[in-house]
Amino acid sequence: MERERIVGALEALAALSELLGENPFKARAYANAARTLSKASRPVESWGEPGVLEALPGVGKAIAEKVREQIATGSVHKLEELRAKVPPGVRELVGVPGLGPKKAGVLWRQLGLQSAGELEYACLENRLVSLPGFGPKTQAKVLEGVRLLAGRRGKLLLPSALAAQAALAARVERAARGARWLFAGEAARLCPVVSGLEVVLEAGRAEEAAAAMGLSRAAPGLFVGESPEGAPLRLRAAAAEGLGSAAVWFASGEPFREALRAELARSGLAWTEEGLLREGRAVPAPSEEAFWRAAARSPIPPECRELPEALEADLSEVVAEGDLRGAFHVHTDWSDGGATLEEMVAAAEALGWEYLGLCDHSASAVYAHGLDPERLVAQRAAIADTQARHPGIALFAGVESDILGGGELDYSDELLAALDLVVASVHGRFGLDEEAQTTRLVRAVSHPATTMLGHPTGRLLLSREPYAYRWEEVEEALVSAGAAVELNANPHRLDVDWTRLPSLRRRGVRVAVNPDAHSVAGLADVRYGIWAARKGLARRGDILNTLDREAVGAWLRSKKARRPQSRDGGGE
DNA sequence: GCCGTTTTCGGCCCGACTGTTTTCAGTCG
Repeated sequence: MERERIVGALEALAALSELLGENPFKARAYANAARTLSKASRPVESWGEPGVLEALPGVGKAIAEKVREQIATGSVHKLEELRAKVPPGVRELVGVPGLGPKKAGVLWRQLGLQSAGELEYACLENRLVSLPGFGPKTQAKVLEGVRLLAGRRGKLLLPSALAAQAALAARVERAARGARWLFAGEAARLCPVVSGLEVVLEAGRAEEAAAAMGLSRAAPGLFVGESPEGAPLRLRAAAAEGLGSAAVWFASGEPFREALRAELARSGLAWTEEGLLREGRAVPAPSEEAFWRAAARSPIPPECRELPEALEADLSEVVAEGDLRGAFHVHTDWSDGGATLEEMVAAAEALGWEYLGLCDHSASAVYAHGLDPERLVAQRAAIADTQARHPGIALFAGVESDILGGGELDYSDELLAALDLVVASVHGRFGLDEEAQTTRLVRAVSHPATTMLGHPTGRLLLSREPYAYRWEEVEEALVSAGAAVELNANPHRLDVDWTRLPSLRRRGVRVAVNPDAHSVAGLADVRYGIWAARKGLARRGDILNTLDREAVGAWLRSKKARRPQSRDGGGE
């Protein structure tokens, strides 16, 4: 948390400096330092020691002092100074897709706009078109961006939602004064995006607790408000003897809930949000355990309560956190990672992993210091050296190859063939039409060197939509090529989406839960991927990195040895 | 604001794309 606060302060310094039109290189220096610190391997606790910060690239005397000031006092004087010059609403203008600090600054200074709401209105009044550097297309794009932003308001990514939920627990506990309560809603079932926090609380104390928390009554038994993080907050009152039933009801996805309701009805139990009834008489379910006993079922964990199939599935086969034996797709400071090869390998070993796939960016990803052919070869030698020092973990030398505009990979076939694995990913040309994008992805997946397709939709949760292409054709290509698909576990991505997992499973496409880590801490992101995989009821056998070291090595070799299919698209 | 066996000053990740211009600025990855 402390690291996030420090990085956030530097990012704010960068954004405000740019908005205020200060030296753009100064703003970039703040942004560079923020990126360095977000990925730095040294723990935040050591940052106070003399010289530690200054040793990091992009961090000099001035920024190091600001960071130490933030650690010591909780704020940075310079940042407060800049904040005082910019109205709070103006900062959200920079967050509008299509608006950068320059254009946002023009809108603020020339039109006096101070919020996204005012911006929307100005677009509707056609007031942007006459500004220098603006025109009808920019105005239309900005209007679209504002509406996109409005759709995101109050939504949280899972890590923020879980932090918010933890903070909420303390508030509810105080307000409940001994009454029992349980979490429900999307955060309880670990949804990638959470549009509200929810608790159910014993009805006898609900009114009082809601008042203590500053919530207002929206309907009988429902109190609403907003969390400090800006997410909607719902408190539901439930009869004490039905608290468990209500918690299961409100923490289940609708398709699952309907299927369970129908199943219970067949056995003579009427299940509603009010509780459980048999022949008109209440069946007590004060806890979730009691509910599942009454339902004559083993408990189904909240994150698995999405698909109706969860009712028939053997949940002991569904992949769980402890099942991962290793991971692919990890970055180092050879490209845009913050940790050295040695540090990443040691960290993976410390997690108990049996193997690690090293996949830095390829040459076309210039902004990420992608590896040109010479450096890729040099890195393979460095990986071999590291392997010699770490016999306890198998290292796979790979690359995250950009998928070029026409679906080509980024290196010669000879160079690609010499690698243990290739994650093929799109990092640009998002705007191709559906036809071209589909062809491009099918071609990349069909390349014999492609081991797996990285973050297949390209979405960034709450900030960028998936690019347009026909998924079915790409899935078909994955099947034909025997390639795997990534479930990118970065909580901003969680891509492929869990709703695709049942179909991938049916078609025998292996899924790799990949951290896409750019730092030592990023390795732990695999847990978000596992939670998403559990929503899609992926079994251990569906997930490539539940295989042990020997089996995964054999799988990678067999993929490499596979003859290209006799279909077009096998590369140049 | 950072950084340096080209430099303690004068550069600063680099290229594609887009919409605005009539040669380029802003944004994005």
